[in-house]
Amino acid sequence: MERSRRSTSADVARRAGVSRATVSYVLNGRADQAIPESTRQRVLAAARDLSYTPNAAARALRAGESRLVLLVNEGIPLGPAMSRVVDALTAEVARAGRSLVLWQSTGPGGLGPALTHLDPCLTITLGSLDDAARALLADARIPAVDAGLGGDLDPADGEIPGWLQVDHLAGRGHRHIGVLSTGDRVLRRFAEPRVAGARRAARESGLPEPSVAQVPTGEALSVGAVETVLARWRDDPDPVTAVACYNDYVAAATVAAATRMGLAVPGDLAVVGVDNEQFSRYTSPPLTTVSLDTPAFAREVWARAQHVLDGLPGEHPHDAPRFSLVLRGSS
Amino acid sequence: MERSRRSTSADVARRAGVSRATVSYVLNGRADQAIPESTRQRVLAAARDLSYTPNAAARALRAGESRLVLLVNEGIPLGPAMSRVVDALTAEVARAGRSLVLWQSTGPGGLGPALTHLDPCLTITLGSLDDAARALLADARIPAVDAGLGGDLDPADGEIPGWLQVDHLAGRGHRHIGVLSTGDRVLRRFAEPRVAGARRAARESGLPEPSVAQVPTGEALSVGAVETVLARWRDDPDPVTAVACYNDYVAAATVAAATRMGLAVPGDLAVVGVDNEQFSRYTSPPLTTVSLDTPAFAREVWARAQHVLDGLPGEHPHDAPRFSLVLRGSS
DNA sequence: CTCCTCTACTGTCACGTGTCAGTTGGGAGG
DNA sequence: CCTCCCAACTGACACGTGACAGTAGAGGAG
Repeated sequence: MERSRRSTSADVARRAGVSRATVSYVLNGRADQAIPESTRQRVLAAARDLSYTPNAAARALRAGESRLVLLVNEGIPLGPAMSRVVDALTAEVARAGRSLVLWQSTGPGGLGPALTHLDPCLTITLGSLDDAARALLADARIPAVDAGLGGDLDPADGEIPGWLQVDHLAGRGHRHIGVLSTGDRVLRRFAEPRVAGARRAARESGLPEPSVAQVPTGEALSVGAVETVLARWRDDPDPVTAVACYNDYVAAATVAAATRMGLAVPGDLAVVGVDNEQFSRYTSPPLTTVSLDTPAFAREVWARAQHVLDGLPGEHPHDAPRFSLVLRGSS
Repeated sequence: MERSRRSTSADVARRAGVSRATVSYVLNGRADQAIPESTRQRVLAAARDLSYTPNAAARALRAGESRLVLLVNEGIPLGPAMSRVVDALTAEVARAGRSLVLWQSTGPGGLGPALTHLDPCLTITLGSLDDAARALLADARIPAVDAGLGGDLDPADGEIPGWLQVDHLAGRGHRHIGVLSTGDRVLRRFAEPRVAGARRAARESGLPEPSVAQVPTGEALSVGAVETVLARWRDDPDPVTAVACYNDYVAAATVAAATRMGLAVPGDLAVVGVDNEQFSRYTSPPLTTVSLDTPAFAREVWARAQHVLDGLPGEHPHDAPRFSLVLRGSS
């Protein structure tokens, strides 16, 4: 007794006593076909009885393209903050009658193999793709839309978090600001614009040039590494009194380092992060941070994506991602 | 000038001056077919020139099943810890010549629509599926493999983290232990076994029954909520001196609450988390936590999955997930 | 010359779907 | 009674692939 075969529209047709075409018309609700209610019900009942599910591959083949959107994340560790973006995008794409799935990989064996098992009608990239992956998508005629957080669309976008951090710190009276960026190769496209934004804010507020240092990110980030930088900044003739950090992880490590060094936060050293991660409310003091309006961001990305899917010419008008400062105890 | 069509194996055949069958044999490297080297090279060159990519949908249709594995995550917020599991599984699945993609959703509009756009040969579930989703997969004849962290395979698995936490605290001389669990509906399947594990460890160490309390998780978790519980436990005639927390987020909030109440950690109150999240090294003091051996876990899950894919009878021998205690400053 | 074998291919089918162009049967109008 | 029309359906094709069965032609043995 072998496991029963999955039922097809032919099975449904046979059971309802109609042709396969009629089944297709009923199940796809085609308004231009005259189907009497009695037949309609018979087909629907048959489909229900056999628990018919259309075959996605056959559908995609027939239609010439799938209704699948692939979110590609190469190398960016997916924290809760990014996870919120994924959730929001999933909802947005579902509303459009398509489905979003995420492919992510930190290791080798990139996008290529995945694309032989999957043909999305569109890809959305969180970070940017390397040239090999980009060529792959071009060959397969799959359009790629960049989420644009790195400022690939408008360089000004990427500067916003850094600008907000320093503008806020300047408003609090800080003069010499330290920027704790990351040396990570993959994250550079996010990190560099933020530093530029911080510099611009300092300039605009009439502050001296901020001091910039790099620490590792991800698992490699250690409190000790931050401590070394803070010690250097403290011993400066004009000591740093406030730090704008690359993200909340770096900010948390900075608070920990300051605490270990006997520096009070925010009294001796103010700290600002980016991402509004959940844990940022549980540090002591809780972190002031820069938060992305996730639903609005997802809507914006999807609007651009649909523009591409609909084959419309030109670029979709691009709204800058909306960031805001979340004021907590660390500044 | 319309955008050129994606090339098919027929295009390659035409360009190489052979039949489509020959192209298929060459590109799939079939050893049982005699193809002279000259022809082989001609076909490969043609494929390269046209940057041919096989159509995944057609392949899946012809093969009767895709080579796509769907990781389903309904409701569990995906932190860096889980993200590591995803990465490890992606690598494992890729090694087997298949591809893993993640579908996740917190909102409504469940798995159903996604399955009409996608037909995986297998699904792996992180949490468990609700009955509706389970029925959906059964109808579509898609096998589902549970990752098993919730103890769906062996109830003992789910108890391990709780057991490790309390066993460790007992070894440090703590007698009255508090268990800070979660009231979240979706997480119950993880939370309850952990509490059971904690109880068992207390029993085995000759400790009195632990005190158990629930706090919200996710965005709803606040330091204040934890503070309320800690105050109650402190005022107990036999005060709680150590807390086993549901995860590192709860543990971080507990450290923050204790700090706000003037309790020294670990002097007045020891705290242990679960998950070894990255931020756990940046709290003050850094968190003692329970860590999962992610690569081993991914290998185990994939071994069970392959057992199912190969259609082998019975159950794959199941290894318990390997957890270990990471000793830091909070206990 | 015939028969057989072996290499190097090719023609054709099937997978499950959506859709177009037909085709049937019955009723209304002349 | 014949014609026309329309509602209600059906037959057949195409999508791109993998694989089976089949075949043309060359070459060797008898």
